[in-house]
Order: sequence, then structure tokens, then C-alpha cells
Amino acid sequence: MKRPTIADIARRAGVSKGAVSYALNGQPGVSEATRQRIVAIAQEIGFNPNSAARALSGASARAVGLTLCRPARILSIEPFFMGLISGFEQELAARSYALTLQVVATPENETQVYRRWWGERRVDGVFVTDLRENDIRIPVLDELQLPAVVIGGPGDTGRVTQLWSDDAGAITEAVRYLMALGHRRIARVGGLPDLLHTRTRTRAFTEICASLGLSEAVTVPSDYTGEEGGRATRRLLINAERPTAIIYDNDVMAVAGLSVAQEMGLSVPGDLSIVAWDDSPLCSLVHPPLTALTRDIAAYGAHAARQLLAAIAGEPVQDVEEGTAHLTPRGSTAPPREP
Amino acid sequence: MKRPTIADIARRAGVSKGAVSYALNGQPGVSEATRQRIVAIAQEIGFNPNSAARALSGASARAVGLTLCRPARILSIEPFFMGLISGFEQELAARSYALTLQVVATPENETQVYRRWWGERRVDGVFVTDLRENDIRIPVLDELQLPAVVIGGPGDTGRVTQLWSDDAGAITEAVRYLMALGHRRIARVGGLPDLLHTRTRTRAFTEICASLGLSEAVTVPSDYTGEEGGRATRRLLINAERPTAIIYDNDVMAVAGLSVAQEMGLSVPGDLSIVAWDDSPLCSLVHPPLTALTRDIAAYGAHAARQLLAAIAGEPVQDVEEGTAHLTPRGSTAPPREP
DNA sequence: CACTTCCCCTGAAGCGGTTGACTTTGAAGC
DNA sequence: GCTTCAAAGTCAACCGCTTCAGGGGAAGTG
Repeated sequence: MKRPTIADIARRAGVSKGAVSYALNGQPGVSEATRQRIVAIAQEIGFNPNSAARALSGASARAVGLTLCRPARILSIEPFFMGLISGFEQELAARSYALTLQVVATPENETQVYRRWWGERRVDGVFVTDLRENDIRIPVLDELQLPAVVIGGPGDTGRVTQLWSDDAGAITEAVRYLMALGHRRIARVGGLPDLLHTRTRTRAFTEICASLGLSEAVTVPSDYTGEEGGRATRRLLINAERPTAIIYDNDVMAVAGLSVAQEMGLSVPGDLSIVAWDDSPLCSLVHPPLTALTRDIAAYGAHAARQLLAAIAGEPVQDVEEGTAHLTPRGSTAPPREP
Repeated sequence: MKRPTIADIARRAGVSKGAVSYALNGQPGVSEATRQRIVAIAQEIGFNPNSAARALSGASARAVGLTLCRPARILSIEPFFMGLISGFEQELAARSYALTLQVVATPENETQVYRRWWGERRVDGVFVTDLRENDIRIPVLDELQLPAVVIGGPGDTGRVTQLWSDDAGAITEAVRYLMALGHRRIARVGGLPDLLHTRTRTRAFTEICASLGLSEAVTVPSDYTGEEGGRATRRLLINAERPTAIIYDNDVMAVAGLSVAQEMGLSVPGDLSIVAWDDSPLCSLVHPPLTALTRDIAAYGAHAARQLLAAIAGEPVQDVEEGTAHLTPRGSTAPPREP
């Protein structure tokens, strides 16, 4: 089956290709009557503009890219990315932009993919996640002048727009809440230490705990996997002076931590309170349901997509701090049992 | 910064554009010496062929598509899709095919996306998941002659290749295992009833239970969400003659079921054994870890990608049944406690 | 030596849109 | 009645690559 082209439409409408192009793109240069006739014919024969031809003649590729640099076993279970992608799609689908996905092994590979996509003119812009200190991807994006939005800062991203959520505020709320419940020994199981938002959280956690007089507040680095989160929890709980509350940098580790506590015969929340960062359905799924720092990840993604589309359109875009995640108390937090 | 084109390479190499094209694509028509010179120059100036131009001149788009038709809150937590995507990428990245993703609301929308993608020549083929009975997407794919691979059958897909795993064998193994442990009242919480593989599983479950003399084997339909899985579990467990073992169609519902059992004061596996279908890290994360029907989803995805690429290349492809998922016993299954 | 054959390469058409230069038409303005 | 001008269209170039027809020269053949 032959795909219809604007030439087919032009023939049937008795006009030139140019007129069809103007009509379908809402450009001036054709009368309203002609435009309607052309649009009707296009509809009738099910015309869709060939994206390659469009992209070739200078217009945009109408596609944006996302590279994911996490091992498959983390990706599959980490709800964050799919939430983000759903959010992207809300905005992209509305303007019929496509989302191109690539899973890569290292940040170096990511820069290679950016270069290739740019060279191939395959995407008009990219989403960048998991920002690191002195991230090697930033200079590449700068060099290529590839529109981009960084999700998760704030950091030094030069020309590249960024979007982040107020992690410091969120962790402060969590610590204050746990303190109000009576906790004094609060620990945190952090995400990948290289990531900038992990550092932000660690710094904020240390600061707020110091300012509140919690001297023993400790962050154990981890990697977002359940296994590591579980191990880190076990290490924390075998201490004589074990924490009475643990904040986890993602929900997967929090669930793993809950499981470890139960396995060690500790009751949650009696012996240990647990707070998860990011409130996926996972948190309400386990028993007891986990108190979590809730933020609307899909909305976050949608916002990022709007920013990226604006950047692509050449509109001025500014760095944005999204709202603070708020605490959703559930069954996993309670006052610590008297010793 | 200007992107290099084959014309730039041709100029520097002192040959024609055509020669460059032949050289870079491994076509005959240039001498080995010239080819190497051209390839070296291309490397040096960081050349990547413009995908639009390539696609336009008849070659393929070097992209495949995947539509996901599940609500965001399921997608984000369901590990299956990300596992599948990781598997796709293994194959696609190796041949520098891009993966284009679109989240849609209904199967009708999926057919619209197929039509658009096809019309735009944006993809060379698509992955189709969640096959239904008399799936409306199949005739559209047929009509468009759009290469496709259906993941999850077997069903009536006409010209379209399909790939499925032996669900009947897997569920038989699970039921046999539970019987061997001494269970006689086995229930199942199923996935979306519309999906073909859910029906296959339901039929197989009913048959094997009947043939083994388990008269009360019942399947409760659900929708893969934790909430529904939990509700279904609760409904099963409030019966006087409650089941002593439940098989869940995905891991998310299994985890929710575990949580409900604990909330109701039942011990797992003492009072209730639980088997999850698909063994994501989630299953090892909870306490007790869940016995699961394990299959390598990434490998499944990789296989599907190979099939699709073959179909795109015009090679003959046949329907394939992947291996049977095997049972991975963990702490959530044990002989039922004596009544 | 003339002829064919083969290899290596050139030149140009064409994929399907977009876009700027240009033409035609009709109506307003003087 | 003549110029002027905007609106409505036409025309052709162009984006960067692929591919086909064909040309030139070297090698092989009788």
C-alpha cells in the first residue's frame, strides 16, 4: 500500500505541492476555502506527513531523546523512570512529538549517544537524568548546542536548563517529623553517592540533624537496589546503638529495609520507623504501608517536557525548582518504643 | 556548529558522494583502499549519517516502536515492561536501531499511533504487547503491512509473528509443586481478563486443577495493580474455606497479597503459601521472599527484538514459544499447617 | 590490435516535504 | 482608466542520502 504524499493531495485538489504544504501547516498563502478543501482531502486519504522528509527540509525531527544509564535490574523495578516517562508522554503526545529511548551502560556511552542522535538529526532535544558533579555530558551538550533539560539538580549545567525538586526541604520535613515523634537516632540510606541530588540530600540531612542536635545522624551510601538497601539496613541495625528511624533515598530500598527489619525480628514501626523517598504504589503495598515523601513524578516529567519543548522552540527557559515533596504518614512511622 | 555530510567527506577524499555512500555502507563499488580512506575521514570529522535523509531515500528509518497501553500507575511499578525494554535495547543498540516509545490510553489509540507512525515512516516495525482476543490492532497491522512482533500469545495474529512463553507449563509446575507440599485449596489471582495470556493461564489452571482432583480451584480476576490484588486476596481469605495457597499473575499483586495476609494476622507461609508470576527483584525484597515463576524477561525482549529485526529485513520468521518459566522456591511456600 | 569484461568510480535523479522568489488576479485608490 | 498592492498560488531549489545508468581505463581474450 502506497503512502499518500502531498503530491497526491495536490493533484486531487488541483493545486501545487506548495499550496498543500501551506494549507496543512496553517501558514498564510492560501485562502480559507482552499485550506479547508485540502485538509478535507488529507483527512479522507489518511495523510500523514513523512517525518523524514520534514526533518530533512530543515524542520525539526519532532522527537526527543532519553538515555537511561542504570543496570537493567534497577530499571525494571525502580518506579521513578516509568513515572517520569509517563509524564513526558502527556506533553509529547499532545504535540505529537515522539520519545526515543536508549538504555546505556555508562555516562560516556550517553555522550556518544547524544553525538550520534545529534549527527543523525534524530532528536531535537534530550532529557538528562542522574546529574553528577562535573558531569561529562554537560560540555558535550554545550558543544553540540543540543537543547536539553536536566532533571535533578541543582548543579553547574551552564547553558543547559535544569529542573529539580527541593530535596533539602523534603528531608528537613522528614527529620523534623521523626524528631517530633521522639526519635533521636535517625539514619539515612542514600542513593548512588555520585549523583548530585544524593549529595544535596546528604548535605541537607547532615545539616538539619546537626542544627537539631542529632549528633549521630549518619548516611550510609547505597545504590538504589533492594539488595544493597537491605545490606545497608542490616549493617545499621546490628549496632548496639541502632537507629530508631531510617530514611531511604528510594522506595525500593525502603521496602528492602522493612523486610530486613522483619527478618531480624524487629517490629516496624515499634522498633524501627521507616520513611521512603518517592511514594510509588509500592509503598502502600507492603505491610505496614510506608510513610513516604510524596511528589508527583508524572507532573515533574510533564513539566520537564514542557521546558524541553520550549527550549527547542527557542523560547527562553529558566531553571525551575519544583515544589517540595510532602510527607505522607502511613503505618511505618511511630514514636520509638521506650528503651 | 555545522553537521558534516557525505558531501564534506567526498570533497576531502576527492571522490564523489556516491563513492562515499558505497564506502560507508559496505557496498561494492569502491576499492578497499578508497573505502578505508573514506572511513578514516568520516571517523575523523565525526560523521553520522542524517537519519532523515537516509529514511527519505528509501532506506529504513532504523527505528522501531513500542506502544504501552496501561495506566501510568501500573506502568511505573510493573517491572515487566522495563525488563522487556532493556531486552529490546540489547539487540537494537547493537545495530543502532532506535526505540520509539508511546504511552497510550486505549487499544484504539494504539492503532492510531501505528497508522501515524507508518504514515510518517517513523518506524520500520513495532512491538505489540498485551494481545487480546480478536485484537483490533492485528487487522490494522495487516492492512498497513507494518512489520510487527506480538509478545504474548498464542493467538490468532494472522500474518504477524508472535512470541510467547509456555504459560500452561509454568502454571502446571506451580500447581504440582503446591500439591506436593500438601495444598488442596489453591486459588489464583489473575491479571486483566481481556488479555489472551491471562485466558491461557486461566484455562490451564482450571484444567490442571481439575485433572488433579482439586475441585475448588478458583481464579479471581484482577488487573495487575497492587490495590486490586490486595482486595482480591482479602476476598479469598475471608472465606471459611479459605485457600492455603494463592498463585498471583504478577509480582506486584503477590506482594500486595502478602501484605494483606500479614495484615489479617495470617503467617506466610504457615497459613498461606504465595507464588508470584514473574520474578522481579521485588520478590526477593519482601519478607518472606516470594516463591516465583522465573523467566528471563530481558532475554525474552531480546529475542523479540531479533524476530522483529528479521521481519523488517524481510527474512522469514516463525512463531516461537519461549521456554517455560521455572519455579524458584523461596520462603513464601511451605506445607500447609495442619488444621 | 580490436574487442569484451570487469572494476572503480562519477553524475544525476529522486525520496517528500519546506520555503523563498515570483506570477497572476482582483480590488482599492487616485 | 491607470497604477498599486495584497492575497493566493505556482515554481523550483534544496535538505542529505541512496542508487542506477553509464563512463573510463586496465586487464584479459582471440
